[in-house]
Amino acid sequence: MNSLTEENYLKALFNLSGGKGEATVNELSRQLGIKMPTVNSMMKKLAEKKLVLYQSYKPLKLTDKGRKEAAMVIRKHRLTEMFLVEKMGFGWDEVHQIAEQVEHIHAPVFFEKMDLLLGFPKVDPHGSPIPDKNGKMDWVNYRKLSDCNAGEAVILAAVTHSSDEFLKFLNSRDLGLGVKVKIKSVEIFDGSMIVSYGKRNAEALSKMVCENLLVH
Amino acid sequence: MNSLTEENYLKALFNLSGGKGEATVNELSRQLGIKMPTVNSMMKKLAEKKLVLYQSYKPLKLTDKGRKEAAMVIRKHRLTEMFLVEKMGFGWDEVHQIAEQVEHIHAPVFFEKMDLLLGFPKVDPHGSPIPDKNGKMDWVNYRKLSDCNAGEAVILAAVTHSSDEFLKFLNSRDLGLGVKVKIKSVEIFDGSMIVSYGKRNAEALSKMVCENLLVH
DNA sequence: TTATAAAGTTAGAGTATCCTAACATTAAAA
DNA sequence: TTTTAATGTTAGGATACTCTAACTTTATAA
Repeated sequence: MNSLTEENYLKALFNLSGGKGEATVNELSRQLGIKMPTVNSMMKKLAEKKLVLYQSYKPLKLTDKGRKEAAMVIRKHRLTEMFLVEKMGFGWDEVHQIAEQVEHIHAPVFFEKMDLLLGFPKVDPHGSPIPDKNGKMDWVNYRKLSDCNAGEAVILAAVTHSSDEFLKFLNSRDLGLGVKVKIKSVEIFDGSMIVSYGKRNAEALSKMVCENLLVH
Repeated sequence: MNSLTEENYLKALFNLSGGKGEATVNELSRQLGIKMPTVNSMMKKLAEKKLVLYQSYKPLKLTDKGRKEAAMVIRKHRLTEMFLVEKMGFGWDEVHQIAEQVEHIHAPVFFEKMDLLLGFPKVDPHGSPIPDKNGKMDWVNYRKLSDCNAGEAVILAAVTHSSDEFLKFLNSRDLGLGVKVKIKSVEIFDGSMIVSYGKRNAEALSKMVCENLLVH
């Protein structure tokens, strides 16, 4: 059984090593807000537990076991977020902090019940995929809004990170998942976009915002 | 902000000091399964935080502050149990272990939402009162079933402790809160009772069981 | 009332998690 | 290619929570 602390390291490593399957001590350190030497020794500890592949001065990788255990924490986090939104009436900008705590609860039936009551959802309220009980996660091929072109019409499918401020900003512009957005123009010099959707006819979105919105 | 560990000490002390308002280091030690010297030093720490009144070789008391903080943990525990039973479909024998973990979540909105969705319940699934937001708890004057006499008809209102085995035993006999029980006879030599309720006409309940059932 | 048992306390040590300071290696730049 | 900057590692120490062993105080009983 992993400690709460270990679970947080595994989760962070899982999230960081998304693409290439590896991450550095430095990245993990910044992600967790924990100093490098501390991260370093925790990596050795997790390597002893066969959760992480550790070699001096080499990037970190999760073992299959480590990846699965990380995925289960993420599964619990995302099921919780979905439950909070769908069954308890919270907004998508309120659930991250709560789920951050609930994800560490050791009670399989609790999360299986959520899963059942929710009808086995595939994504969380931010559009992120929910790993299944075996730790498998469907990665759908979303595009960044910022990679789309003027004239296209796309549907918001996910946000890449779920910080309070970003979600509140989206709320304030009536932007939520499933919203159909038409790209009216793209500014060359700063990458910002003018888009229309719902009742809004000419909303400006900065490059930063467009990079954090995933569409299909 | 109290740590999870501190919260467990406060809760245990609250529960133990029910009647006379005090408890001993030894009792707390046995309740928590933690050795006396450890309890002793934690009591000094909590005394520094003005949560406990500590004097060498004297019984322990909670301060008003300590009592309130303990009550909030118990409130979270009992609201959680109620939510798990009423809104998620768990049995009353399944919720204690889960609530034991959920009670330590720091997110007032989470528990306020439960409270709201439940319609501000006054008791948990085991009949124990839920402290209000100020830590106030209505102690209703229940009687032990074992203190009742042959011929009386009473209604089960609470169980004094919610161990898995005890609750499963009650389930197996169709005994739940709200059940109207008639006492047909009381055995003098061992304190056991013959009772009737629902479709059962002559069920024997040991003294032990009768002492753990509260009625009105 | 003194002897003994129970409860409470102190001292010292171990594990988990974190830190800073100093040193080593690798990667980047001159 | 040598220097420098960034990253990684080791060493040693701090805090929170736990323990055992030994000692003190209080309560019980002879």
